[in-house]
Amino acid sequence: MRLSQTFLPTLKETPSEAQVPSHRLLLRAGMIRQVTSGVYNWLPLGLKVLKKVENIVREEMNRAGAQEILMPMVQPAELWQETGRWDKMDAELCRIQDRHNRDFCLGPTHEEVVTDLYRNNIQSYKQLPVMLYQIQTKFRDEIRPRFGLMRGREFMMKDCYSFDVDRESALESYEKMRLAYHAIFSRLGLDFRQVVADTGAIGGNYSHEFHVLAQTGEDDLLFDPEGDYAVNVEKYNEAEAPKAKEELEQKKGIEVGHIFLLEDTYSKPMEANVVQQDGKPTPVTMGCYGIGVSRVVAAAIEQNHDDSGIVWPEPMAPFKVGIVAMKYKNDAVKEAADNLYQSLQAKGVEVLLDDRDASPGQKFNEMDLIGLPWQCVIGPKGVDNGVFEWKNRKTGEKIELKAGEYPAGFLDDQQAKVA
RNA sequence: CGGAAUGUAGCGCAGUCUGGUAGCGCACUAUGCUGGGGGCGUAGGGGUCGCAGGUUCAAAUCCUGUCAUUCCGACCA
Repeated sequence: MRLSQTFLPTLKETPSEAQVPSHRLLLRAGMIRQVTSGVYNWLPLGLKVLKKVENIVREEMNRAGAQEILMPMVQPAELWQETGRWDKMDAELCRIQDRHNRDFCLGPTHEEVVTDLYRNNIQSYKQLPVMLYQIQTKFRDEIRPRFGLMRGREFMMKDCYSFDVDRESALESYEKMRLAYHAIFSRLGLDFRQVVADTGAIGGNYSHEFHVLAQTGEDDLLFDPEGDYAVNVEKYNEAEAPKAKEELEQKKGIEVGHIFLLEDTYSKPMEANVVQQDGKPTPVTMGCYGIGVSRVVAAAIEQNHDDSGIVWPEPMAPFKVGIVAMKYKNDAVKEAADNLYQSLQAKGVEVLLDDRDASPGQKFNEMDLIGLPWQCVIGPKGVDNGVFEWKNRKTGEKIELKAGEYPAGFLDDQQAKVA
């Protein structure tokens, strides 16, 4: 993509409403803009990152055997009345009426709708297990939206639901999802922890949270530096823990995923049954598995930034490399930059070319701000000597290479893509 | 919902206390220079001062109400 033709409104100064690094940098790097409290526009650069996360989530869900569907944002009150949540939930549930004064809500989650889908279409144990997921916009009228994408009212979520004949089988589905979550957050390049969690309002009795570690996290996590034990402080129980609180390490985390074994919490009141081998119907055993996709974007920034801007983990970066063309008006520079741009594109490398007539300082600062993993500086001096300067955004290391040469490892994952 | 703060140009802010008809930096437009860390000059454009009512000869400024945004708390996948 050519920067001169890209809608990328960067900000030199920080808007006063932004208090945390991710919010500040998402705004400054021209990735999002607020529409109203807790509701945001996604601009081209931000949307590219969101899609990267979505795609990794999608691939791992599919690999785990889940099937993608898409459910509506608008849901009828009747379904919510069946589970009692229409009355149980407070103003967080955004209620609306249609022209006939029928009650609806904007979906904050989809247990009711998916359970309804299940019961109308699946009857027998022979049809199970089934795992269905979607990546879709949710709306929760949070008491206090804050910190940009960290706690928005409208946000992007991956929600998956499993249906099994019994608890034993459901635990197998749960385990598949748990492993898929590890694969997802590992692939995204994030430092994360799985912790034993509270089940909260959703119900059920088996649950794990996935947290991205960052100083600005809202949750306190305790974990055993020498073992696997990890728990949310809220859930910590001296009796169940292998070690005393003082021996555990405490860090802040941002909750980006949560998995629950629901059992029959929803299937029972909604009469979503499965006919067993003996011919008798029993409530289907369910699980639900969420990932705050848009929150992952914010969490990644909270974990990966410096004074100059964002430092994207490569799997999430909107582009792999940015070409900083110094004095693009210079014919030799233009030719060299265009050649590199085209040859990288031909190799399947996602590349952003700064072909604007802007000062060097502006180009360098903005490139650092948007945080692409690699920068390649092409200037009159370098061109005269036949070299480009490559910079690694994360380490800051710079290396001069001839045209046609790339930093070690730069194309490693690309070969596979092209082949 | 309780507590607090802030609304003046796209962004960051001054001006409000002490009323006199709106200003600075960045950004933007034109143009010239510059060219390795948000560069310099010249000439420009842009604001019902959140909104409504009130006081006054006169309101960004004082009073009342209201809306919005943000922060702390409680709540929460």
